[in-house]
Amino acid sequence: MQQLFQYFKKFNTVPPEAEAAIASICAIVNLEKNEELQPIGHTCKTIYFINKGLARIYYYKDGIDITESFAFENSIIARVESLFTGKPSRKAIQVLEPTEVVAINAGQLFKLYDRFPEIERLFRKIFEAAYVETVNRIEGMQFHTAEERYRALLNEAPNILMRVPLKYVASYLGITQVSLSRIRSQR
Amino acid sequence: MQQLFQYFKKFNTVPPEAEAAIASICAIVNLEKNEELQPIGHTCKTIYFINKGLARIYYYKDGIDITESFAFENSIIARVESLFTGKPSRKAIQVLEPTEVVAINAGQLFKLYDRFPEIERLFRKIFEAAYVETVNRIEGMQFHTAEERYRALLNEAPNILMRVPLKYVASYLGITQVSLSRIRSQR
DNA sequence: CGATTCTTTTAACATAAGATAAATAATCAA
DNA sequence: TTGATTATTTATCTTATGTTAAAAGAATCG
Repeated sequence: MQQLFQYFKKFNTVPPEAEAAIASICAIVNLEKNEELQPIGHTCKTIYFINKGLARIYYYKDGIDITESFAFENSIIARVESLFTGKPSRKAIQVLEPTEVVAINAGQLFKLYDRFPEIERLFRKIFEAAYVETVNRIEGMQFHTAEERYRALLNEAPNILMRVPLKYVASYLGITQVSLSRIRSQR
Repeated sequence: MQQLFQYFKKFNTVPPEAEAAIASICAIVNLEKNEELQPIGHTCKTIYFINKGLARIYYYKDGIDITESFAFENSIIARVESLFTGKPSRKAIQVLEPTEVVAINAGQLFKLYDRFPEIERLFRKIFEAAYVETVNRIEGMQFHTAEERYRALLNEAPNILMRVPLKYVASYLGITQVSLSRIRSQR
Protein backbone atom coordinates (compact mmCIF):
# COMPACT_ATOMS: atom_id res chain seq x y z
CA MET A 1 0.00 0.00 0.00
CA GLN A 2 2.97 2.30 0.62
CA GLN A 3 3.68 2.22 -3.09
CA LEU A 4 0.24 3.61 -3.82
CA PHE A 5 0.59 6.44 -1.32
CA GLN A 6 3.96 7.24 -2.78
CA TYR A 7 2.30 7.51 -6.17
CA PHE A 8 -0.41 9.77 -4.77
CA LYS A 9 2.22 12.23 -3.52
CA LYS A 10 3.00 13.13 -7.12
CA PHE A 11 -0.51 14.58 -7.44
CA ASN A 12 -1.75 15.84 -4.09
CA THR A 13 -0.85 15.42 -0.43
CA VAL A 14 -3.65 14.12 1.73
CA PRO A 15 -3.88 14.06 5.54
CA PRO A 16 -3.24 10.77 7.38
CA GLU A 17 -6.95 10.25 8.11
CA ALA A 18 -7.67 10.48 4.41
CA GLU A 19 -4.93 7.96 3.68
CA ALA A 20 -6.41 5.63 6.26
CA ALA A 21 -9.84 6.05 4.72
CA ILE A 22 -8.48 5.14 1.31
CA ALA A 23 -6.62 2.16 2.71
CA SER A 24 -9.85 0.88 4.22
CA ILE A 25 -11.51 0.59 0.81
CA CYS A 26 -8.56 -1.08 -0.91
CA ALA A 27 -7.66 -4.71 -1.37
CA ILE A 28 -4.50 -6.34 -2.65
CA VAL A 29 -5.16 -8.76 -5.48
CA ASN A 30 -2.66 -11.14 -7.05
CA LEU A 31 -3.13 -12.54 -10.53
CA GLU A 32 -1.43 -15.08 -12.69
CA LYS A 33 -0.21 -14.31 -16.16
CA ASN A 34 -3.07 -13.79 -18.64
CA GLU A 35 -5.73 -13.74 -15.95
CA GLU A 36 -8.66 -11.34 -16.34
CA LEU A 37 -8.99 -8.59 -13.81
CA GLN A 38 -12.33 -7.41 -15.17
CA PRO A 39 -14.57 -9.09 -17.74
CA ILE A 40 -16.32 -7.61 -20.74
CA GLY A 41 -19.89 -6.50 -20.09
CA HIS A 42 -19.41 -5.63 -16.46
CA THR A 43 -19.81 -2.07 -15.23
CA CYS A 44 -16.50 -0.79 -13.95
CA LYS A 45 -16.60 -0.21 -10.22
CA THR A 46 -12.95 -0.58 -9.38
CA ILE A 47 -9.86 1.49 -10.01
CA TYR A 48 -6.63 -0.49 -10.02
CA PHE A 49 -3.13 0.54 -9.13
CA ILE A 50 -0.41 -1.78 -10.35
CA ASN A 51 2.19 -2.63 -7.70
CA LYS A 52 4.02 -5.10 -9.88
CA GLY A 53 3.35 -6.48 -13.30
CA LEU A 54 1.50 -5.25 -16.32
CA ALA A 55 -2.06 -5.08 -17.64
CA ARG A 56 -3.96 -4.08 -20.76
CA ILE A 57 -7.47 -2.94 -21.60
CA TYR A 58 -8.88 -4.68 -24.66
CA TYR A 59 -12.10 -5.27 -26.53
CA TYR A 60 -13.36 -7.07 -29.58
CA LYS A 61 -14.16 -5.39 -32.85
CA ASP A 62 -15.71 -7.77 -35.39
CA GLY A 63 -14.31 -10.67 -33.40
CA ILE A 64 -10.79 -9.28 -33.44
CA ASP A 65 -8.97 -8.61 -30.18
CA ILE A 66 -7.93 -4.96 -29.97
CA THR A 67 -5.73 -3.51 -27.24
CA GLU A 68 -6.77 -0.04 -26.18
CA SER A 69 -4.01 0.63 -23.68
CA PHE A 70 -1.31 -0.80 -21.45
CA ALA A 71 -0.45 0.00 -17.85
CA PHE A 72 2.73 -0.83 -15.96
CA GLU A 73 3.79 -0.80 -12.33
CA ASN A 74 3.12 2.43 -10.48
CA SER A 75 0.23 3.46 -12.60
CA ILE A 76 -3.54 3.48 -12.48
CA ILE A 77 -5.76 1.49 -14.78
CA ALA A 78 -9.54 1.72 -15.14
CA ARG A 79 -12.15 1.58 -17.87
CA VAL A 80 -13.11 5.20 -17.49
CA GLU A 81 -15.79 5.16 -20.17
CA SER A 82 -17.70 2.84 -17.82
CA LEU A 83 -16.48 4.18 -14.47
CA PHE A 84 -17.61 7.74 -15.22
CA THR A 85 -20.85 6.90 -16.98
CA GLY A 86 -22.10 3.91 -14.99
CA LYS A 87 -22.68 2.02 -18.22
CA PRO A 88 -21.43 -1.54 -18.76
CA SER A 89 -18.05 -1.69 -20.45
CA ARG A 90 -17.42 -3.51 -23.71
CA LYS A 91 -13.83 -3.74 -22.59
CA ALA A 92 -11.90 -6.08 -20.35
CA ILE A 93 -8.76 -5.73 -18.26
CA GLN A 94 -6.23 -8.53 -18.50
CA VAL A 95 -2.91 -9.03 -16.81
CA LEU A 96 0.03 -9.97 -19.07
CA GLU A 97 2.47 -11.04 -16.37
CA PRO A 98 2.11 -12.29 -12.80
CA THR A 99 0.71 -9.07 -11.37
CA GLU A 100 -0.13 -7.55 -8.03
CA VAL A 101 -2.67 -4.74 -7.95
CA VAL A 102 -4.36 -2.59 -5.37
CA ALA A 103 -8.09 -2.67 -6.08
CA ILE A 104 -9.79 0.56 -5.05
CA ASN A 105 -13.55 0.37 -4.59
CA ALA A 106 -14.73 3.24 -6.78
CA GLY A 107 -18.20 3.57 -5.28
CA GLN A 108 -16.78 3.96 -1.81
CA LEU A 109 -14.04 6.21 -3.10
CA PHE A 110 -16.58 8.59 -4.59
CA LYS A 111 -18.29 8.70 -1.21
CA LEU A 112 -15.00 9.64 0.40
CA TYR A 113 -14.93 12.67 -1.90
CA ASP A 114 -17.62 14.21 0.32
CA ARG A 115 -15.70 13.68 3.53
CA PHE A 116 -12.25 14.51 2.18
CA PRO A 117 -11.97 17.24 -0.46
CA GLU A 118 -8.26 16.33 -0.62
CA ILE A 119 -9.17 12.91 -1.96
CA GLU A 120 -11.47 14.38 -4.56
CA ARG A 121 -8.67 16.71 -5.60
CA LEU A 122 -6.17 13.86 -5.67
CA PHE A 123 -8.21 11.80 -8.08
CA ARG A 124 -9.24 14.82 -10.07
CA LYS A 125 -5.57 15.44 -10.75
CA ILE A 126 -4.83 11.80 -11.48
CA PHE A 127 -7.54 11.66 -14.11
CA GLU A 128 -6.66 15.05 -15.53
CA ALA A 129 -3.19 13.68 -16.18
CA ALA A 130 -4.67 10.57 -17.76
CA TYR A 131 -6.90 12.75 -19.90
CA VAL A 132 -3.89 14.70 -21.14
CA GLU A 133 -2.14 11.45 -22.06
CA THR A 134 -5.17 10.37 -24.04
CA VAL A 135 -5.37 13.67 -25.91
CA ASN A 136 -1.71 13.36 -26.78
CA ARG A 137 -2.29 9.87 -28.04
CA ILE A 138 -4.95 11.09 -30.46
CA GLU A 139 -2.39 13.46 -31.89
CA GLY A 140 -0.06 10.53 -32.45
CA MET A 141 -2.78 8.63 -34.26
CA GLN A 142 -3.74 11.42 -36.65
CA PHE A 143 -1.56 11.53 -39.72
CA HIS A 144 1.29 9.32 -38.69
CA THR A 145 2.15 6.25 -40.71
CA ALA A 146 2.22 2.91 -38.94
CA GLU A 147 6.00 3.03 -39.13
CA GLU A 148 6.17 6.44 -37.48
CA ARG A 149 3.88 5.24 -34.71
CA TYR A 150 6.05 2.18 -34.17
CA ARG A 151 9.25 4.24 -34.04
CA ALA A 152 7.62 6.65 -31.62
CA LEU A 153 6.62 3.78 -29.35
CA LEU A 154 10.17 2.40 -29.59
CA ASN A 155 11.41 5.77 -28.34
CA GLU A 156 8.83 6.68 -25.77
CA ALA A 157 7.87 3.31 -24.29
CA PRO A 158 10.41 0.64 -25.28
CA ASN A 159 9.30 -1.31 -22.20
CA ILE A 160 6.04 -2.05 -23.99
CA LEU A 161 7.94 -3.72 -26.81
CA MET A 162 10.11 -5.62 -24.34
CA ARG A 163 7.33 -7.03 -22.24
CA VAL A 164 4.22 -7.23 -24.38
CA PRO A 165 3.50 -9.83 -27.10
CA LEU A 166 3.69 -8.11 -30.48
CA LYS A 167 0.19 -9.16 -31.43
CA TYR A 168 -1.11 -6.89 -28.69
CA VAL A 169 1.23 -4.08 -29.66
CA ALA A 170 0.02 -4.24 -33.26
CA SER A 171 -3.62 -3.56 -32.46
CA TYR A 172 -2.57 -0.90 -29.96
CA LEU A 173 -0.79 0.84 -32.84
CA GLY A 174 -3.88 0.38 -34.99
CA ILE A 175 -2.31 -2.05 -37.47
CA THR A 176 -2.29 -5.78 -38.13
CA GLN A 177 0.32 -8.06 -36.70
CA VAL A 178 1.55 -8.76 -40.22
CA SER A 179 2.12 -5.08 -40.86
CA LEU A 180 3.98 -4.66 -37.60
CA SER A 181 6.19 -7.59 -38.43
CA ARG A 182 6.91 -6.12 -41.85
CA ILE A 183 7.83 -2.75 -40.34
CA ARG A 184 10.15 -4.39 -37.80
CA SER A 185 11.90 -6.46 -40.42
CA GLN A 186 12.97 -3.57 -42.62
CA ARG A 187 16.17 -3.06 -40.63
CA MET B 1 -24.16 33.77 -18.76
CA GLN B 2 -27.43 32.02 -18.02
CA GLN B 3 -26.66 29.58 -20.80
CA LEU B 4 -23.44 28.59 -19.05
CA PHE B 5 -25.15 28.02 -15.72
CA GLN B 6 -27.78 25.98 -17.46
CA TYR B 7 -24.99 23.84 -18.88
CA PHE B 8 -23.42 23.46 -15.44
CA LYS B 9 -26.64 22.02 -14.07
CA LYS B 10 -26.10 18.92 -16.16
CA PHE B 11 -23.01 18.15 -14.08
CA ASN B 12 -23.36 19.54 -10.58
CA THR B 13 -25.52 22.08 -8.79
CA VAL B 14 -23.61 24.86 -7.11
CA PRO B 15 -24.88 27.41 -4.54
CA PRO B 16 -25.67 30.95 -5.70
CA GLU B 17 -22.50 32.37 -4.11
CA ALA B 18 -20.46 29.93 -6.12
CA GLU B 19 -22.29 30.93 -9.29
CA ALA B 20 -21.60 34.55 -8.52
CA ALA B 21 -17.94 33.77 -7.93
CA ILE B 22 -17.72 32.06 -11.30
CA ALA B 23 -19.53 34.92 -13.00
CA SER B 24 -16.97 37.32 -11.57
CA ILE B 25 -14.09 35.60 -13.39
CA CYS B 26 -15.86 35.30 -16.74
CA ALA B 27 -15.96 37.59 -19.72
CA ILE B 28 -18.09 37.52 -22.83
CA VAL B 29 -16.04 37.60 -26.01
CA ASN B 30 -17.36 38.01 -29.53
CA LEU B 31 -15.35 36.90 -32.53
CA GLU B 32 -15.70 37.15 -36.26
CA LYS B 33 -15.57 34.16 -38.53
CA ASN B 34 -12.09 32.61 -38.75
CA GLU B 35 -10.73 34.69 -35.90
CA GLU B 36 -8.27 33.07 -33.50
CA LEU B 37 -9.37 32.69 -29.91
CA GLN B 38 -5.99 31.42 -28.75
CA PRO B 39 -2.69 31.38 -30.66
CA ILE B 40 -0.15 28.60 -31.02
CA GLY B 41 2.67 28.73 -28.51
CA HIS B 42 0.70 30.34 -25.73
CA THR B 43 0.06 28.53 -22.46
CA CYS B 44 -3.64 27.87 -22.09
CA LYS B 45 -5.09 29.87 -19.21
CA THR B 46 -8.67 30.12 -20.32
CA ILE B 47 -11.56 27.72 -20.58
CA TYR B 48 -14.19 28.70 -23.12
CA PHE B 49 -17.86 27.98 -23.22
CA ILE B 50 -19.54 28.53 -26.57
CA ASN B 51 -22.79 30.47 -26.38
CA LYS B 52 -23.23 30.65 -30.10
CA GLY B 53 -21.10 29.58 -33.01
CA LEU B 54 -18.43 26.99 -33.49
CA ALA B 55 -14.71 26.56 -32.88
CA ARG B 56 -11.93 24.09 -33.57
CA ILE B 57 -8.59 23.21 -32.02
CA TYR B 58 -5.86 22.75 -34.62
CA TYR B 59 -2.10 22.47 -34.98
CA TYR B 60 0.50 22.04 -37.65
CA LYS B 61 2.23 18.79 -38.43
CA ASP B 62 4.99 19.21 -41.03
CA GLY B 63 3.38 22.44 -42.12
CA ILE B 64 -0.02 20.85 -42.62
CA ASP B 65 -3.05 22.16 -40.75
CA ILE B 66 -4.62 19.39 -38.66
CA THR B 67 -7.89 19.74 -36.78
CA GLU B 68 -7.89 17.98 -33.44
CA SER B 69 -11.47 18.67 -32.43
CA PHE B 70 -14.57 20.77 -32.93
CA ALA B 71 -16.86 22.37 -30.37
CA PHE B 72 -20.36 23.73 -30.89
CA GLU B 73 -22.73 25.89 -28.88
CA ASN B 74 -23.33 24.75 -25.31
CA SER B 75 -20.02 23.04 -24.94
CA ILE B 76 -16.65 23.69 -23.38
CA ILE B 77 -13.44 24.02 -25.34
CA ALA B 78 -9.90 24.19 -23.95
CA ARG B 79 -6.45 22.93 -24.83
CA VAL B 80 -6.26 20.62 -21.86
CA GLU B 81 -2.78 19.33 -22.63
CA SER B 82 -1.60 22.85 -21.83
CA LEU B 83 -4.21 23.83 -19.24
CA PHE B 84 -3.42 20.85 -17.00
CA THR B 85 0.33 20.82 -17.44
CA GLY B 86 1.15 24.53 -17.57
CA LYS B 87 3.21 23.95 -20.70
CA PRO B 88 2.81 26.08 -23.84
CA SER B 89 0.41 24.60 -26.35
CA ARG B 90 1.37 23.78 -29.92
CA LYS B 91 -2.29 24.13 -30.72
CA ALA B 92 -4.57 27.04 -31.48
CA ILE B 93 -8.29 27.64 -31.10
CA GLN B 94 -10.07 29.21 -34.04
CA VAL B 95 -13.66 30.17 -34.54
CA LEU B 96 -15.33 29.01 -37.76
CA GLU B 97 -18.44 31.18 -37.61
CA PRO B 98 -19.29 34.46 -35.91
CA THR B 99 -19.06 33.18 -32.37
CA GLU B 100 -19.81 34.30 -28.85
CA VAL B 101 -17.95 32.64 -26.01
CA VAL B 102 -17.74 32.92 -22.27
CA ALA B 103 -14.06 33.09 -21.35
CA ILE B 104 -13.40 31.60 -17.92
CA ASN B 105 -10.12 32.61 -16.31
CA ALA B 106 -8.63 29.23 -15.44
CA GLY B 107 -6.09 30.47 -12.90
CA GLN B 108 -8.80 32.18 -10.91
CA LEU B 109 -11.13 29.26 -11.38
CA PHE B 110 -8.59 26.89 -9.83
CA LYS B 111 -8.36 29.25 -6.87
CA LEU B 112 -12.13 29.08 -6.48
CA TYR B 113 -11.73 25.31 -6.08
CA ASP B 114 -10.36 25.99 -2.58
CA ARG B 115 -13.26 28.17 -1.55
CA PHE B 116 -16.01 26.17 -3.25
CA PRO B 117 -15.67 22.38 -3.34
CA GLU B 118 -18.85 22.40 -5.45
CA ILE B 119 -16.99 24.23 -8.19
CA GLU B 120 -14.11 21.80 -8.06
CA ARG B 121 -16.62 18.97 -8.33
CA LEU B 122 -18.44 20.66 -11.18
CA PHE B 123 -15.34 20.98 -13.30
CA ARG B 124 -14.10 17.57 -12.28
CA LYS B 125 -17.26 16.13 -13.75
CA ILE B 126 -17.11 18.28 -16.85
CA PHE B 127 -13.60 17.12 -17.63
CA GLU B 128 -14.36 13.52 -16.72
CA ALA B 129 -17.07 13.60 -19.37
CA ALA B 130 -14.66 15.14 -21.86
CA TYR B 131 -12.11 12.45 -21.00
CA VAL B 132 -14.67 9.74 -21.72
CA GLU B 133 -15.42 11.32 -25.10
CA THR B 134 -11.74 11.31 -25.93
CA VAL B 135 -11.32 7.66 -24.97
CA ASN B 136 -14.27 6.79 -27.16
CA ARG B 137 -12.73 8.67 -30.03
CA ILE B 138 -9.56 6.60 -29.80
CA GLU B 139 -11.70 3.52 -30.20
CA GLY B 140 -13.16 5.01 -33.36
CA MET B 141 -9.71 5.66 -34.74
CA GLN B 142 -8.33 2.16 -34.13
CA PHE B 143 -9.14 -0.22 -36.93
CA HIS B 144 -11.80 1.66 -38.78
CA THR B 145 -11.35 2.55 -42.41
CA ALA B 146 -11.58 6.17 -43.43
CA GLU B 147 -14.95 5.42 -44.95
CA GLU B 148 -16.26 3.90 -41.72
CA ARG B 149 -15.07 6.93 -39.80
CA TYR B 150 -16.79 9.25 -42.25
CA ARG B 151 -20.05 7.31 -42.09
CA ALA B 152 -19.88 7.31 -38.29
CA LEU B 153 -19.43 11.07 -38.28
CA LEU B 154 -22.34 11.42 -40.68
CA ASN B 155 -24.46 9.50 -38.18
CA GLU B 156 -23.26 10.89 -34.89
CA ALA B 157 -22.45 14.49 -35.73
CA PRO B 158 -23.96 15.48 -39.07
CA ASN B 159 -23.85 19.08 -37.87
CA ILE B 160 -20.09 18.99 -38.26
CA LEU B 161 -20.47 18.14 -41.93
CA MET B 162 -23.11 20.82 -42.37
CA ARG B 163 -21.19 23.66 -40.80
CA VAL B 164 -17.50 22.90 -41.13
CA PRO B 165 -15.42 23.20 -44.32
CA LEU B 166 -14.52 19.73 -45.54
CA LYS B 167 -10.81 20.43 -45.49
CA TYR B 168 -11.03 20.66 -41.71
CA VAL B 169 -13.21 17.57 -41.45
CA ALA B 170 -10.69 15.56 -43.45
CA SER B 171 -7.79 16.09 -41.08
CA TYR B 172 -10.12 15.55 -38.12
CA LEU B 173 -10.88 12.12 -39.59
CA GLY B 174 -7.18 11.53 -40.12
CA ILE B 175 -7.29 11.54 -43.91
CA THR B 176 -6.47 13.91 -46.75
CA GLN B 177 -9.04 16.15 -48.30
CA VAL B 178 -8.71 14.24 -51.55
CA SER B 179 -9.55 10.97 -49.82
CA LEU B 180 -12.55 12.48 -48.13
CA SER B 181 -13.81 13.83 -51.41
CA ARG B 182 -13.34 10.41 -53.00
CA ILE B 183 -15.28 8.71 -50.21
CA ARG B 184 -18.11 11.21 -50.47
CA SER B 185 -18.38 10.83 -54.22
CA GLN B 186 -18.97 7.10 -54.20
CA ARG B 187 -22.61 7.63 -53.46
C1' DC C 1 -21.38 42.61 -60.72
C1' DG C 2 -16.89 40.73 -61.99
C1' DA C 3 -12.49 39.36 -60.34
C1' DT C 4 -9.94 37.14 -57.09
C1' DT C 5 -9.39 33.85 -53.74
C1' DC C 6 -10.64 29.80 -51.41
C1' DT C 7 -12.79 25.20 -51.42
C1' DT C 8 -13.95 20.91 -53.44
C1' DT C 9 -13.69 17.52 -56.87
C1' DT C 10 -11.50 14.73 -60.40
C1' DA C 11 -7.68 12.23 -62.53
C1' DA C 12 -3.44 9.51 -62.73
C1' DC C 13 -0.05 7.31 -60.49
C1' DA C 14 2.62 5.48 -56.33
C1' DT C 15 2.73 3.19 -52.02
C1' DA C 16 1.51 1.60 -47.46
C1' DA C 17 -1.13 -1.53 -45.30
C1' DG C 18 -4.85 -5.31 -45.35
C1' DA C 19 -5.98 -10.37 -46.25
C1' DT C 20 -4.84 -14.92 -46.56
C1' DA C 21 -1.87 -18.71 -46.25
C1' DA C 22 2.15 -20.98 -45.02
C1' DA C 23 6.64 -21.36 -42.76
C1' DT C 24 9.49 -20.57 -38.59
C1' DA C 25 10.25 -19.73 -33.97
C1' DA C 26 9.13 -19.62 -29.23
C1' DT C 27 6.61 -21.19 -25.25
C1' DC C 28 4.53 -24.41 -22.34
C1' DA C 29 2.70 -28.51 -20.39
C1' DA C 30 3.05 -33.42 -19.82
C1' DT D 1 12.67 -33.85 -23.67
C1' DT D 2 9.00 -33.89 -26.79
C1' DG D 3 4.82 -32.79 -28.76
C1' DA D 4 1.41 -29.30 -29.00
C1' DT D 5 0.09 -24.84 -28.84
C1' DT D 6 0.91 -20.03 -29.57
C1' DA D 7 3.48 -16.17 -31.49
C1' DT D 8 6.06 -14.21 -35.21
C1' DT D 9 7.70 -13.79 -39.73
C1' DT D 10 7.57 -14.24 -44.74
C1' DA D 11 5.34 -14.33 -49.25
C1' DT D 12 1.82 -13.07 -52.58
C1' DC D 13 -1.78 -10.54 -54.02
C1' DT D 14 -5.32 -6.81 -53.43
C1' DT D 15 -6.96 -2.45 -52.10
C1' DA D 16 -7.35 1.87 -49.68
C1' DT D 17 -5.22 5.95 -49.17
C1' DG D 18 -1.47 9.28 -50.15
C1' DT D 19 0.65 12.57 -53.64
C1' DT D 20 0.58 15.82 -57.13
C1' DA D 21 -1.64 18.50 -60.45
C1' DA D 22 -5.39 20.47 -62.63
C1' DA D 23 -10.19 21.62 -63.23
C1' DA D 24 -14.54 22.94 -61.49
C1' DG D 25 -17.31 25.21 -58.20
C1' DA D 26 -18.28 28.63 -54.27
C1' DA D 27 -17.57 32.41 -51.59
C1' DT D 28 -15.90 36.97 -50.83
C1' DC D 29 -14.98 41.65 -51.64
C1' DG D 30 -14.13 45.97 -53.82
